[in-house]
Amino acid sequence: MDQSDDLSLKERLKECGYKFTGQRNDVLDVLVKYSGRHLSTEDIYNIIKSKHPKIGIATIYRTLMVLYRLGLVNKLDLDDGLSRYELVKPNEDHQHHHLICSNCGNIAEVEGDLLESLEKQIFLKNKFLVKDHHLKFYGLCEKCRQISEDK
Amino acid sequence: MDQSDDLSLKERLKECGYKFTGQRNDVLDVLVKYSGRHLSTEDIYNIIKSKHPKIGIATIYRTLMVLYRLGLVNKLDLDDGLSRYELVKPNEDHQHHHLICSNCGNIAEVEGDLLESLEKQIFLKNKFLVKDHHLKFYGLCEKCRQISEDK
DNA sequence: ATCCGTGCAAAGTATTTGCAACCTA
DNA sequence: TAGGTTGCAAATACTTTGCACGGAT
Repeated sequence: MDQSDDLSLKERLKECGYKFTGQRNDVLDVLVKYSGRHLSTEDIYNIIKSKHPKIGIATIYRTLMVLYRLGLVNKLDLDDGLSRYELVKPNEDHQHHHLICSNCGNIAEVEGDLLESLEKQIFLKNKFLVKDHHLKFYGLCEKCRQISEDK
Repeated sequence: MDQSDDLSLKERLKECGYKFTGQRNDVLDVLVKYSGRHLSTEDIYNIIKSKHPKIGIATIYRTLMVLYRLGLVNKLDLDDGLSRYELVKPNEDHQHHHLICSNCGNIAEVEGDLLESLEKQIFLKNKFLVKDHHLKFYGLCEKCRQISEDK
């Protein structure tokens, strides 16, 4: 990991009255290293455990909660019974959307908001002020679509 | 409950090799009676239990899974650790969207798809064929917005 | 030195499963 | 009658919590 991440984590933690610890650093490291992936708590636990066998999974849960509160990670819920996490990209105001392949389980990302006009409509029609949204698309990725067409 | 529902449930079950039972009927009854609400498994269990104290919660879980497989109910995941269910409306091809108030927890529904052009874009850009989507909006409902503005 | 953070085990919560008795077709 | 369905309890799976020890500031 590079020092700027290190420093910003330390600072962000301090700002909010949290302490900087090796374990918190390790969790962020893993998320940086595997960015683009969507790791579950246990994935992260196992990766760190291979280097630091003494770490407990409760620490991972607690750390991810801290990082989430600091706005450093997003939580992704695929309705498969466990939570997955990913780094928040710099300058990301709204969460991006996810393309989940029903066949192979791969998760891709779509940039862009694309929901602004929809949210305006909702405000006018439903009097509901949208602050955030979660949008997941289920379907077939290119690879799986080709395979299913070949049959 | 009216007889047409009764008959269609019986038929739908038979079509797929399931048997028609009082318990399955009860679960659908509750969903019809409370349509517009988004009940958790335990909510449904408690409602039925007040009339039929012998019913077990495992039956509710199993029945909801059957109704889901038959396409009679939607599953709604609010990331609060439990699943909620609602009747599928007749002629509903895509699930509607949900407006979830972060303050009072109320869940409203938005009709309409409104994502077709977005899904076309995704197909062209990402080569991902969308089959379904889940869209949740978080924000403030009219009531809670007025209260927070008054402060 | 203070107090937060950690590891461990136990507890909690939602859901699933094994099984004998039961009921539908 | 045959085989799916039910209620019960035990088992699972993921997550949270209590507590004494350890580490950061």
